[in-house]
Amino acid sequence: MSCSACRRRRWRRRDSNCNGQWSMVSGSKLDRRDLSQGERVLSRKRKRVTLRDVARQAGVSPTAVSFAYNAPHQLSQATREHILDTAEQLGYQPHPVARTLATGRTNAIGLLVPTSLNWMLHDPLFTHFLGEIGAACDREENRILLASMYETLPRDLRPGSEPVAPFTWLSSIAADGFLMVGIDRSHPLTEAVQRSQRPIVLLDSASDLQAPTFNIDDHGGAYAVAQHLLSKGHREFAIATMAPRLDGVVIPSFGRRVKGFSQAVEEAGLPPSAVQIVHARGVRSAGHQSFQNIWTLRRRPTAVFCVSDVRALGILSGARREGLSVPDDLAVVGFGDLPDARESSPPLTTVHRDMDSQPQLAIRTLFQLINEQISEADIASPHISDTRLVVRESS
Amino acid sequence: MSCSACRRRRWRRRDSNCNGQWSMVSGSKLDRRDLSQGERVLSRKRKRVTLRDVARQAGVSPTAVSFAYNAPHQLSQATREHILDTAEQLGYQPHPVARTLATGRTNAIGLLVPTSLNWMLHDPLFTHFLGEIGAACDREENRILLASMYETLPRDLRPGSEPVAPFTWLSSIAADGFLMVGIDRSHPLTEAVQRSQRPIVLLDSASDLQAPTFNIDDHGGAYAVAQHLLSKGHREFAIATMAPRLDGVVIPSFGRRVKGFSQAVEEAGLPPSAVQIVHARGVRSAGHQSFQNIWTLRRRPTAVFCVSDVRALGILSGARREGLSVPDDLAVVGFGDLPDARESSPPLTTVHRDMDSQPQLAIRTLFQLINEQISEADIASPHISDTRLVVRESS
DNA sequence: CGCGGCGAATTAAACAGTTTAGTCAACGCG
DNA sequence: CGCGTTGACTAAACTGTTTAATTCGCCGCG
Repeated sequence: MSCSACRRRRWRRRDSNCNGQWSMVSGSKLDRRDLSQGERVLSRKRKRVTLRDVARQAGVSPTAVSFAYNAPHQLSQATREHILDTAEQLGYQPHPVARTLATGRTNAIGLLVPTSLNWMLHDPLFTHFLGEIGAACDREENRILLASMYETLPRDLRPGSEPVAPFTWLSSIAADGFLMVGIDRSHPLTEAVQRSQRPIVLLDSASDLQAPTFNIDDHGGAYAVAQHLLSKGHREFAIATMAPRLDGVVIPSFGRRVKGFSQAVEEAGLPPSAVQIVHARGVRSAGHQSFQNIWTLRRRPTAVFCVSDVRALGILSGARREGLSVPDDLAVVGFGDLPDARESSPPLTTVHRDMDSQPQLAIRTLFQLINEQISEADIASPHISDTRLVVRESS
Repeated sequence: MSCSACRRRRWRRRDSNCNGQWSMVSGSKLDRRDLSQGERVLSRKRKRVTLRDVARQAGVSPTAVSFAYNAPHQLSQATREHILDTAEQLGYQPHPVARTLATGRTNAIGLLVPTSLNWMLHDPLFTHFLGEIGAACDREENRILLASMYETLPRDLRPGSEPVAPFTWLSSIAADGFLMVGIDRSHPLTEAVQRSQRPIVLLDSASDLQAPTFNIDDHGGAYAVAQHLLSKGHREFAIATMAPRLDGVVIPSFGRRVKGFSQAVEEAGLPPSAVQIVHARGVRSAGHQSFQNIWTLRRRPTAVFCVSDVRALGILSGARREGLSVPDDLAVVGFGDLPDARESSPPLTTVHRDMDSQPQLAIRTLFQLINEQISEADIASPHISDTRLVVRESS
């Protein structure tokens, strides 16, 4: 039973009569994986080499193999090296998922976007965020699990295939915490994610959700745009934004910008009809379309405010293609102050926001929550950073 | 023992004397989680509600709960609904990792990049790829696990902190397959990933690796650029590329472009010194720096070939800032034909590549491999798509 | 000489699901 | 009445790791 022979020369590959010492806990039935059968299985289905295989081969316990990697000081130098050699020789690769299950850490943060991945990844602001988040993950040796919440939208909001149940969806996202960008309370997943018991941080999202929130002053920025345009004498406006529910998603920051702009116009004593809202789908591609939509309005506006710079740049290029002069024929203002806004012709008037600090703060907070360095209670009210109108030549 | 009383009215919450029917297999010792203690645990550490908890509460076996979600037809309508109700009421969330361990599927593909995530995510070509990959993942209901291979580089290649062992690194990436972009054989992780037994597809990478490869004709494209510039009378060239090993990473496609260009110049009978190679770190930020480096060369070139469009656009803007005229003072040619290349001033001469089809093909192949619809043997030689010189006003 | 402590390795219990091979009762049919 | 089938559900094994608790021999010390 104790097999002391093996014990003494345990460096050598254990011979058959000693087999099964590390067989399954149950012990009652033959371990399916003893060496003779093992090879047949291997040839049949390319079975994975497990930690147990290494242990058996090296003549030590599974724990020892685990220690060899995760707690080297628990083992004598010789044993450790012998185990590592054996593992190398067998081509052992630890199973990431099994490890995660045991440790409770995935080393990944879930980056959740409300639209399709495709949509979001064509937005330069988002990819910039992604870069900042990537930098933080580089430092923390974490990965980004990029997941779209789009699939869970009901049919009437999202034309296309059947919705995935939030339940099912969530059960396939293995992450230690979530960073949600552009999220609204109306999204069916919002609640589900909140119930998942994992830390959440919100970026550019609704301000009334129960989680640390990092927003910018959308309302104030848009308000300033309207004031600026009004002071230039404009009285007929258009706002270019994304299709409200056609894309199935409400992006709260866009909504706040529309509100801020409208409010300023209203407070100036103009009728609501002075602001016409124009929708267009898509991100980059929306430019030309948006321009057409604006230019064919019955009451033609003299100025257009875009909820994002990409849209504004698209409209600039649309206007150029039509041979129009900006700002004489149409003033164009964006939001965000992308690097490209400075370089466009004419340079774009826009609302400056600090593109770096918000995502940096958000991701840092998320890691702190995950590492339990802080608790959600420590993060008081929503963090809202300032915006500032930058007047350039397009207005 | 059999507790037939419970059996008959099993819809009701089981009372205490029936407890333990579903207790742990061992049976010998009291299950830590029976209800009385369970609540204490809950308050202490916010214990997760497991499938077993639901089973106990609903008075069914764990299997039944699993069936309720994954194999509804195995259960009667009534039982199923009762289980789902109980689960809802308990706030049960399936554990993604446990599920993954049991099923062997993560529903995520690993997108591996050689540089830091930050670096890659500031490259518009890469984010475009990411968009295409995202679209495919949207369709397949998969996630993207974005992981940097940078951390595993040895100290001498990557200044900074200690390298992570490939072994350790890989053991924290839970993905069903890998899409690797810009990978060279010299990277320490390349081999490790290949040994991981999971499907791999390469994009814009080295052409001599054992995996389905999707590249473009970098050599031919660069060759054509040189021919074009030579035909315009240029005799002194610079190539702007990334710092070769300073960033710690070799990007094979850049290398092929440098080679292609140099070869054409050489074949035209010019000395090797006619081509000066200029390095700059960074992506977007590299533009101005690159321009300075070129303009201060002792033998000042009359034309510069950039291994990517971002660099070329940066040089254009650098030149503009210095009040120089392109192409009169300096001809600039890029590679890639980004959308922005058309819109720049002056519009950029560049090598056109189909930005969509390569990543689409690659990701589709990867999913086919993962789903075992094809085997690696089915993919013959590297897939190389054409490139084509597009002459605009910058040359 | 007995005992505490330590180093090295092991045991057994998690982690939280899925899946295969059953059990058991009811039912139809010859 | 016996037999095979079906439907509903369960037992037990299985996924591959980590980790708390334990054992065992050995050394130094009072």
